[in-house]
Amino acid sequence: MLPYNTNEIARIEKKWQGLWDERQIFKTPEDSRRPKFYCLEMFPYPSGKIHMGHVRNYTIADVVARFKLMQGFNVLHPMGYDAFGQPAENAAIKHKTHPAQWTYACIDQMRGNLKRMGFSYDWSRELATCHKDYYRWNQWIFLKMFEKGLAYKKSSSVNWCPSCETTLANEEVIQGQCWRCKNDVVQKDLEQWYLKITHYAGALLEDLKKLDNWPSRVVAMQENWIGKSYGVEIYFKWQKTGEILRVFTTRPDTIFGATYVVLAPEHPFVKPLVAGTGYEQAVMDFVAKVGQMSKSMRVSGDDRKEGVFTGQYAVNPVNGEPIPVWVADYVLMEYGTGAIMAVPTHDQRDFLFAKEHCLPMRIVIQDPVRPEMSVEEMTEAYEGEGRQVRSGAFDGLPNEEGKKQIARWMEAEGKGKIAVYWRLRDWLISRQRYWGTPIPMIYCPACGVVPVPEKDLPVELPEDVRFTGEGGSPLSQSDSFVRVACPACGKDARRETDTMATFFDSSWYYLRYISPCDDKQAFHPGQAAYWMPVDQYIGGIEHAILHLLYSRFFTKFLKDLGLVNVDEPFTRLLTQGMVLKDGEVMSKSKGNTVDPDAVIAKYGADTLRLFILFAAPPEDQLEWNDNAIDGSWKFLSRVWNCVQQKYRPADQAYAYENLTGDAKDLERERNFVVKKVTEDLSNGFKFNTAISQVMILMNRIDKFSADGDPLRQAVFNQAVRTVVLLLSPLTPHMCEELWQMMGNREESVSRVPWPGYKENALEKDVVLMVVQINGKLRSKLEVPVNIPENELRDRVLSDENIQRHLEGKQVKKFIVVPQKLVNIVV
RNA sequence: GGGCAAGUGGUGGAAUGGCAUACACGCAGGACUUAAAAUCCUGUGACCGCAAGGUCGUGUGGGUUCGACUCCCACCUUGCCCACCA
Repeated sequence: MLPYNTNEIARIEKKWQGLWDERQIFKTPEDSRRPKFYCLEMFPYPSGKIHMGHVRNYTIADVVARFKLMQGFNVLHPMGYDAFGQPAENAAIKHKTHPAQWTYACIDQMRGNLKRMGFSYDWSRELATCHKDYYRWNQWIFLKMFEKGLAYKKSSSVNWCPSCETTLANEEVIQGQCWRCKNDVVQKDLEQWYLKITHYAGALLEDLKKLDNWPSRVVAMQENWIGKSYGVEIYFKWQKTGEILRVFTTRPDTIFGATYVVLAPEHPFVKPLVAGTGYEQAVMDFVAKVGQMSKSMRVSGDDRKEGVFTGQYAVNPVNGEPIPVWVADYVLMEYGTGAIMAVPTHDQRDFLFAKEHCLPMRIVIQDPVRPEMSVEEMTEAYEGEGRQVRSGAFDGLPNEEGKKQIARWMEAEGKGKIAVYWRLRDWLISRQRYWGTPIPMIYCPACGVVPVPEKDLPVELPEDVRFTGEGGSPLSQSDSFVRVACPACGKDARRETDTMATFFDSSWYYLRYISPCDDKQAFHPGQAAYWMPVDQYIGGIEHAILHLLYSRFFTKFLKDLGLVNVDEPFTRLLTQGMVLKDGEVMSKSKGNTVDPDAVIAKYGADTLRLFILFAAPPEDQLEWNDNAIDGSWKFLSRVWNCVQQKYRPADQAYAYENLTGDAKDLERERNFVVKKVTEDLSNGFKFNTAISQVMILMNRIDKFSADGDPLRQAVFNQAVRTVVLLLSPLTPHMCEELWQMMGNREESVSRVPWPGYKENALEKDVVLMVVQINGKLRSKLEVPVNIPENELRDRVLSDENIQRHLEGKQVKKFIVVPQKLVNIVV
């Protein structure tokens, strides 16, 4: 007999990984009449070895894919690499090599790691975003966006890392510092390429309602991110010139309490407003000071708000009152109109600022709990509901009603206009780095900005580039790249040297898997119509906003082009939890990582897969435990040994009804477990409870002996076969080997249909009834399933324990829950 | 400040209105062994009791119900995400 030990495991896993490749078991047919199932996991950045987070993510997805395959679906389960990005370039600088070389070496290593885990990918669809056959379609999509006015160039204040010499996305700035080099990030005015994601803000928000199979918190995060605010744009007038200053507020009900106005330091009105006045020096000094601050420093937690008076006044359109105009750091140019009306009594930020600078306050919403409260008594702004006071004709209205009426009145009187503002900003995609998709644009002194014609795609990354980490983007230093003839006039022109943010690449890769070799188009619309949307998407919560929002944006854009026919790319989303060790997230910097390779070397991929699925529900955090993984291995050993020792050919047919005793119990348990495991895998992927069910069945099998009886052996065999089939999506290598050992002829256990169960084989003859008195457990009785109620009552009341507890008491109620429980109320 | 999630044995976790702690880890005892490992068996929420059995017990306090880990209200704690968004 072969033991389930390190050597044997290695032999089996290698053997089946080889056979799966050789027989192309997981190659997805081009077309099929079967229902489709697109199972996708977030593709990795190829940094080298896979880590436990990858293992967990991809194991979960693999079980789903294999389960659906056995259920008869035509499954698409691809894998690729999100291969552009800064780490490759930094590695190139450090090791004096080329980013491509480093990246492809990492990909090779990663692919090897993934194969060792036994994942059921269709490897013929593998893709890497850094390959020109992929990124040319990035360029094509970009050109389409440019054509539709959705890709545009604008000058704006951006995050800039002086050390990495590139712009950064907001999410790459951690507490004012560059995520990679930890140097302070500064704001810089630059002309950059943007994608007009805000064009789809409404649809992106509205269609969140369709995503009822997404985790609610991801939906909530996207909602917050898109941030739709209803309010009023109010027209204040400069007292001096009569010019209009637009101010946005969501609280028009507080307009009568506005006691000053604040402009963002970057507001274009600031400079002309103070020019030549006695306030110019102080105001411009303040503007300069704020300009020096990094964005995250400026919004950092504390309540201190700084600002200066401009010496100017603006007129409140509702009461003609001139109120002072300030410039302060707590007002941001990027949101609203970059100017606010300040109502210190009903906005905490304004309250703090007003206290600090001794500005006037006026209560206009009465706190129903403290109606007499005066401005002097206020210790914080009152932001709750109440009735309008000191609000002219609107006095006495509940403020929610006041909001509506004041807004309508202002619009009618031309004092403002009802407006919607979004938090969502357009997406800055320019990066001043080499290792990304070149933005396919040309600057001609005569013709201006000219797109590269489609026929000239791809704009390839030049090879003749040195990586020194100095002097800006390597692309701008490549003469052969930069110098180009203008496609319009043919004269000397210059290429755009910025590359695209890598989130562009990952915003549509799920479509490229559908026809990965197509060299005529980004993807085949007909095949996309079959495969889209992705039925199950699995990945980390860290992508809840960025990648998942960008992908939704791209899908909507591609639908508008008529290339896809779905509004949303991902029907179901599962965000798997983190892998922890000693209560902390595994990370290299903390030094608490566990290398999947080392675990595979000792226990094999099957044990690792089983443990990671068993230790916690997929959405929850998973605490790594070196002892517990031993338990997973022991369980697989038991299954392995059981087949080898006790499985004997026996083909006798039988029916559940005709079985007796423990054989009948085993067959019933088998049917029950099939039902439960199928449900657990279908509804919410409860792998942990599915596994515990198989363990229960296995415990029963271990206690059962065929005693040389062919019928009993047949029942036993059926139970063992069921265990192997139910486990096969989870621990595929061992199950393939056992399936073969048991004499089955299929070329792979993954081609065997998922086991079914019979309802009648779940029925019991007797049930255990729990007997409670006043809700407290007092006794248990075994009774026939269909016992009449009066007979049950007699049996219960004659029970010794029950009689003792009922002594001297009156039975008021007798509640029966069929086949479960009796509760006697006394 | 806002949003979301979660609080159950020594540990990971199970139970979504009906036996709280399934399944597993750990621990203890036993069998096998010269011994150990492996394997197998038994036990394992707390307290009282020789036992039968009883009392308490799912973050805290209330409520609904014949019956609450589960539903409702309030609070506490932890985790994650967002945040001068006007």
